[in-house]
Amino acid sequence: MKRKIPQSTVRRLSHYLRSLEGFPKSGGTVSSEELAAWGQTTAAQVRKDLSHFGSFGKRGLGYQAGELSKSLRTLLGIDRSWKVALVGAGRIGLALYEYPAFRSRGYDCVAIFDSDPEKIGTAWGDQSICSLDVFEKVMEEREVELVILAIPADAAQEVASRAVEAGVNGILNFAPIRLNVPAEVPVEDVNLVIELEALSFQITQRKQDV
Amino acid sequence: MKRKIPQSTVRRLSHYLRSLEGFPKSGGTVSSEELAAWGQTTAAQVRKDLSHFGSFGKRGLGYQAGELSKSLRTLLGIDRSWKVALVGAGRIGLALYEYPAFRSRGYDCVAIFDSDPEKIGTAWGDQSICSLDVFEKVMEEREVELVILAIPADAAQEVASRAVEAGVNGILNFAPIRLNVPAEVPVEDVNLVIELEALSFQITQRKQDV
DNA sequence: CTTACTTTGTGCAAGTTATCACAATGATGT
DNA sequence: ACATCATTGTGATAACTTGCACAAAGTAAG
Repeated sequence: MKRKIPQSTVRRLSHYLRSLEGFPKSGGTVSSEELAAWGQTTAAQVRKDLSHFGSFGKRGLGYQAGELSKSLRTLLGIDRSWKVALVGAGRIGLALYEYPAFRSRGYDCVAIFDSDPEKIGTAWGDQSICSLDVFEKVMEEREVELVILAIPADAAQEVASRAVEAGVNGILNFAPIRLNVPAEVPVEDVNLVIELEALSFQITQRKQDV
Repeated sequence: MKRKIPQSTVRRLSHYLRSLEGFPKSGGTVSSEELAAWGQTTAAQVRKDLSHFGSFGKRGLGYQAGELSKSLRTLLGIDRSWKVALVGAGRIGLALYEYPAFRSRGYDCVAIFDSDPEKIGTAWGDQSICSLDVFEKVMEEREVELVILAIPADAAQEVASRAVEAGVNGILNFAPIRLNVPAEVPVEDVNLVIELEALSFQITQRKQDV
């Protein structure tokens, strides 16, 4: 029940939750063993991860699937909805906007921004694309909590700074740049190139070892 | 110069490379200090990361920017091009296909697959979309080395297995599922939901601590 | 040539995360 | 009620990663 949770634990919590949601009878129980098998980790790891937050299981029995799901959702902070703004109405932005898990997990896109005058005013679904000129105004009016940056690297830092200034709580950054923001604003990076390079690195190294 | 490189080191190598590429005069030298500042890490970490692979700098001087770039590219295995197949011609697939860094880094998309009969035969750029029925045949003919899975979770495992069977070297997986593949085939996962949940977790925890 | 200065490469210490092993606890059957 | 079995929660231990401090090696100037 201590503070300071490893990032890797948080990631695994998400996995556990997804496993549980795919679990047949949500009235049944699951063991740490089962959870581990699904999440490609060990039973001890599962128990340790959960033990950071309290005691969710029954000894001799396991975990109540439905209850554990609920607890995990609370822990992860998704027992509520989050107001999200999408910055960048390009292809990545569109893919995200249409991503089904987005909405189903309670991430509610309440604004879309772009700098391209051609796009401003046009609509995606029920959202009309806004100019970055009204960024601060819209952010405040719609009480945006999370910002997703799906824009080129050279524009990302500026928008990030403006978002922080506007009081954003967290940033999901797709731009290939390390953002400079105050420590109290969490940033998660998604960087396609890094993932591909990690792959080619592993393949290359492996070949050399043989 | 030892084996067994931490994943985190590999990620940082990518960052260093990107920093160097944005570096003005590629004839000049950079210090570990500068590299660290750009990559949001420490000078010691930079030197340690590089020292896993040999000695690239000159004491008292620093690193030759151009040379270090080249070395990093070799280390990461991107001093060559990779033949990539994209599975899933949905919006995520399209975003990836059009992602500029994709091609510029030597990842060459040589095939696109989808299961939707409507899409099969239509073309994106110079690539005509193939049916999964001819997956094995096309994989072999075009000597695909990497597969990008941009398909729903319920189809991902099957395609992954077929890709492994077809001799793929690595998999970049966008499906929200932990793939079961032999240890010698590296898999990198990109999971949007996990990133968002990591954000809401951190925000939620932070609030509670106060 | 010598001294002063800079910056790398690295052994060791500190900190972090994962694994192990087992006592604690509850369920079940007789 | 008791013995047996299953499975959690956790302290101790091991493995891994980062940070520190400094010798080694090179540059530059007098």
